[in-house]
Amino acid sequence: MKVKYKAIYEDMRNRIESGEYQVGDLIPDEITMGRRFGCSRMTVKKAYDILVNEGYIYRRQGQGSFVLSHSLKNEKKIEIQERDLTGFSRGTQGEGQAKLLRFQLIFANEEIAQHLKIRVNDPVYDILRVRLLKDRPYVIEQTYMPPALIPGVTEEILNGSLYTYIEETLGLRIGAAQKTTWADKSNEIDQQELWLKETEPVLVIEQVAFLDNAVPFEYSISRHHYDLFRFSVYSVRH
Amino acid sequence: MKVKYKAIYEDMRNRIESGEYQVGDLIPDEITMGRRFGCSRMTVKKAYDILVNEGYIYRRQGQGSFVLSHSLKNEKKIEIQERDLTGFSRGTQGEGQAKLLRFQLIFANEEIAQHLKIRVNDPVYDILRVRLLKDRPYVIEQTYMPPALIPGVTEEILNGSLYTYIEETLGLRIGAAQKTTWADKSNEIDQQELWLKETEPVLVIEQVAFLDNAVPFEYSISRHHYDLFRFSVYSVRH
DNA sequence: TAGTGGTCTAGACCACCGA
DNA sequence: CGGTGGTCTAGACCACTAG
Repeated sequence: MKVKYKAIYEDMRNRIESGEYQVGDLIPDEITMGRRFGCSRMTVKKAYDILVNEGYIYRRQGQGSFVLSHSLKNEKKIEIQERDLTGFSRGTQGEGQAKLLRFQLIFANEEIAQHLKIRVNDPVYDILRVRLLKDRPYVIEQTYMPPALIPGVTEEILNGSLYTYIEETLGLRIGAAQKTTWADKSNEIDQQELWLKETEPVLVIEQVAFLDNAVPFEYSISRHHYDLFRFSVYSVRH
Repeated sequence: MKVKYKAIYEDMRNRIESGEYQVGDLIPDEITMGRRFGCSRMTVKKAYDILVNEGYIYRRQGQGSFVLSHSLKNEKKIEIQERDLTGFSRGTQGEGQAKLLRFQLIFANEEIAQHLKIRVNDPVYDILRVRLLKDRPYVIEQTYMPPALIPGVTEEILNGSLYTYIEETLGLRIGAAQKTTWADKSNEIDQQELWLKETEPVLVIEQVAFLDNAVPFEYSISRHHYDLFRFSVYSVRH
């Protein structure tokens, strides 16, 4: 880690997650931390501000920086709990088993083209997977990606980590994601694949993921078993 | 606005939202903007970084800062679209009509006490509302708040903006919120109040909101008509 | 090469808090 | 009062991109 503020951020995050600092604990002030890492106050502040945004700590003038309740950053999920962007950083993506139902190239339709900002009939990967946890299916994941941006995807890569492939093998940097979620009645496929009764609903999450140059590279629609998935977000006022 | 970076942030956000800068447009670089506002580069950077986090712009070394697609920050909602924390900043909260079904004081049960970090049997407001849009109900909102923290709530305040009362009348600052969402089968009350059929589901959002000293002041559970509500989140990698 | 953003410094002044 | 974080400066050097 060549960047100082990220080193400080990672260090403190690890200490909080490992339990070295407990809920309510005061963590070192900026000047102390600056001496410890050999850097200025501003650099420590930048690191701490990320921790604030992610719900690890809160800070008060005149008092200090305190560790927040662990329930705010739900890395450890009770059932399956997806945290905002966790799919990227560390966690759920690739967790548990996955069953590949379909992997082919198709022509983009209007909707896909619009989300991926490509032309209608441009080629896209069409990937359909069911993810399992303890042999129970909990989500059907439909993914579209343009091979022009993400070349060389194989079944093998899909069974491993697609995001590792994109970042490490292709050397691309993932920047942001837009997720929209709603409830829906289950359809026949949902019922079959997720072991749902007709009356049981699904939680739908539509995601568009972007590279750090704002080019969309993935459009996906996930349909989750209503009782096996919860989606959490923590957000701080600016 | 006494703080410079917030002034720059507000100014640029308004210019983007008003359409003065279109999608893909290059906005002024840090040095130019610094001269315009009479401040240093770091101050401009701080303002622009908030815009990055909120999905208004993206920035690239060597190129500049560009306006992102408006669909990423869905302030203008197609149906009713709630953006992460929009309820606070500007928007949905208090939008449309609301029907107050119940407003009383009760003793906190285990669950409420846990979320609000108070003791079991401490008093809490018990508020039940149905929100309408164009005379159609779209959400049942159950809210619990401790009067010890938020005193003086009346029916009148509930019909206006509760958040304005908390921030402006009580002088408290709202800091953050934790939301968890999932799909659920509709129950009898849902069906009656939201005009749902038995087979139609709801989107549940559980929220704990915090003051800026990390004290929880509101615990709420909203049950939304599945077809009239979508919840969106935009998030940037750190 | 010129211009951009990314990081970082070593200060400064202020607001806020607790003792 | 001393210690904390919040803001801000006027520089600096570097990485990256375009022409």
